[in-house]
Amino acid sequence: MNLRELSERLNLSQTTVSRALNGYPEVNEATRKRVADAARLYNYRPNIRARTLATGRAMSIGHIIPFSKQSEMVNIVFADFIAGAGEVYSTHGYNMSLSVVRDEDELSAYRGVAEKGAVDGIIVHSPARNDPRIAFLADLDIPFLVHGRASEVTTPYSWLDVNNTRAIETGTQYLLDLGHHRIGLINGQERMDFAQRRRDGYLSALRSAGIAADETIMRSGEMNEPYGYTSTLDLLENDSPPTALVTSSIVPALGIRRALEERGLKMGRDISVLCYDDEISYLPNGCDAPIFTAMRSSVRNAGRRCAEMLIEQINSATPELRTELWDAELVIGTSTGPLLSSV
Amino acid sequence: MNLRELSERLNLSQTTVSRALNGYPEVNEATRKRVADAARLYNYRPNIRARTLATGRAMSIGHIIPFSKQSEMVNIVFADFIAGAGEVYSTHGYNMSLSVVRDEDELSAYRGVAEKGAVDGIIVHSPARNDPRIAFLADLDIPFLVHGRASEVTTPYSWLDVNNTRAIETGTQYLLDLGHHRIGLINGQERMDFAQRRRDGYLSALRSAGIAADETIMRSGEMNEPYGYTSTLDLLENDSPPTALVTSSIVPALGIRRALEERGLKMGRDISVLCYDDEISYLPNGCDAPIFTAMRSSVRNAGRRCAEMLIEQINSATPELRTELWDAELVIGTSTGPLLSSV
DNA sequence: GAATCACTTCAAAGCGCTTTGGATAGCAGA
DNA sequence: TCTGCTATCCAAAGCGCTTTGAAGTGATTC
Repeated sequence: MNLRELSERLNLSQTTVSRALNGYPEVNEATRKRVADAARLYNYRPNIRARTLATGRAMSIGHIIPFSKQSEMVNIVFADFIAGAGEVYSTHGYNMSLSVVRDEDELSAYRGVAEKGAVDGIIVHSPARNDPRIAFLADLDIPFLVHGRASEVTTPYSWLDVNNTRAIETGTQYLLDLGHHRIGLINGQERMDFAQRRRDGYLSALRSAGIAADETIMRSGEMNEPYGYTSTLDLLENDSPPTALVTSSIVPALGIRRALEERGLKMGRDISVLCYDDEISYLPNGCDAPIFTAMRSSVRNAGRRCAEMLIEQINSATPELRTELWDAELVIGTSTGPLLSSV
Repeated sequence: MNLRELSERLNLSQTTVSRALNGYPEVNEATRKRVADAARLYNYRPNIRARTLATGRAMSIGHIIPFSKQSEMVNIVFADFIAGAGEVYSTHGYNMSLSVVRDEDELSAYRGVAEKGAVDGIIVHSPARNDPRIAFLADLDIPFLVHGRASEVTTPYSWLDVNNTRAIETGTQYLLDLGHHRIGLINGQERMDFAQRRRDGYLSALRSAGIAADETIMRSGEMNEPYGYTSTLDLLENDSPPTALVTSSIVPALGIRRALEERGLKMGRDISVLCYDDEISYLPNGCDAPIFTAMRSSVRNAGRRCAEMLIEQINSATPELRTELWDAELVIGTSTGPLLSSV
């Protein structure tokens, strides 16, 4: 059943039927009701492809998920971000178009998705420090918004980011205040912008405390549980092992916890651990009280807000760019404690 | 630049240009080259909306992600499944259309997405035992495939599932063989089909060992880390605490580990833990050797295969249904060991 | 020289909607 | 009676592509 058939059965024009169904004012209420009843009766649903062609709007937002054959790893925060964004999309009548593309194909995938009408806007995930995607999308002249930032990119663009530098600076400072001066860093991959900024924050806190950075207790890598585990074991072998650790996510923190427990060290007493907590839904940081002392910011909320900002940008007549910088919140758990002189 | 403009510049018909670009044989090679060059020069990209309207194919697969306001939790395996499926889609020229919809809206979202042309097929996630979506989609007459099964549904449908019953039966049997006879179950939500089947497998193994099931050491709930933790603490308070635990995912298993370590119990010696391992990319079960003894099946591979099966079904002239039942593999880790008489 | 054929190319008809620019009718006001 | 207005409704023109059915061109065959 399409619009033409429906209008024929009703002895009305397609115009009137279309307007009746879409809530336009210039149609008699009695007619509207008649149309609505018939639409229900014949189980009529407008064809979305035709509608988007006619309106010029896809009502769809593209997300392109890079996927590298080597790592095979999905971004930890991806699912929760998507869930948050998806929620907002559905309340605004949008849906989400995901493309999982290999690293090397990513730019062409953007082109394919973006150039002509498949989506009305794009969200860029996990920007690297000098991310080529940003200039590329700006060229394509399609609204887009970056979750995170790309420090080395000069093209202006819309973004939402957490102040990663300040977050980790604050966290590191907290450990310094507890008396720790030998603090290890178990960071994400530092080609990623967020990881670089977190490293900056860590270094900055050390510097202002007059402590020289020591590369032998700093790690950078893909944030899974074994990475946290092996890095920790490794750091504990150091000639002068750290008394506190800072890590980029709750996932490696779980690995840290495993390593420490295996070595018989108690978190918060023998060694302090501070992590960044994205509030991943299935790995909450404890139920009532937090377990890990953490810098916390909800990635789900970030997804929600990114979606809102992008939709605003799409719908605004003058598409000025939007940026938003959030601060992570320090929450105190049981994984940190003052430096004991005995250690 | 659209097809008409491009064809005007080339002094060719739209037909010829379209055919040249889409690789049809009835076009002179010299012409084809001329068209291809011009397309590149003017940066021409076909409008996807128009194309899908004309061809009747959306080249897109829908995934509908239920989202309940209470739980806010994303399915643990979602990201990896999506990554696997997305890989296959992109090699076949499809993309993925995700809708995150509230539980109560889900059926209407299917209708909206499916009824008319937004997608060529649908993947159903996390089926419940008597899932209304299946009959609904069958009615809509659109190809769809269920990841998992719905025991109580009588409508025939395509699915790919792991033999959850056998998996957990095998796992439980392994614990029984180690001498355990007091085995707790920390299951997923049993309104979900997979959780129900796992419960069945657990019960079946106990039954064949002549052991009566004891509801006081069986739990069902949403699989996050604190759920594993609190359930374990709870089970340890039992008058006759279990000497072994079976759990539905590596995520609650992490909570179990935390609880046990907090109680000073060593996994594999004082208490045995067996989990189901979906091979989630950022929570691998150890690096080289497995940590948890587990029933293992890759959800990413499941995503890949579901995508393949659905695409086959979409493209086949006679859309017969496809089903596939996989077996999980028992891997032995360090989290299990023989029952010590002392405990 | 006419007929046949392969090879190219094209005009035009969709696909199913939205939206523009009237048309028509009824009614009040002049 | 005529005008102007409002409330309804409609015909037709897109949106930008694919695809059908046909036509033009040489070359080949009879």
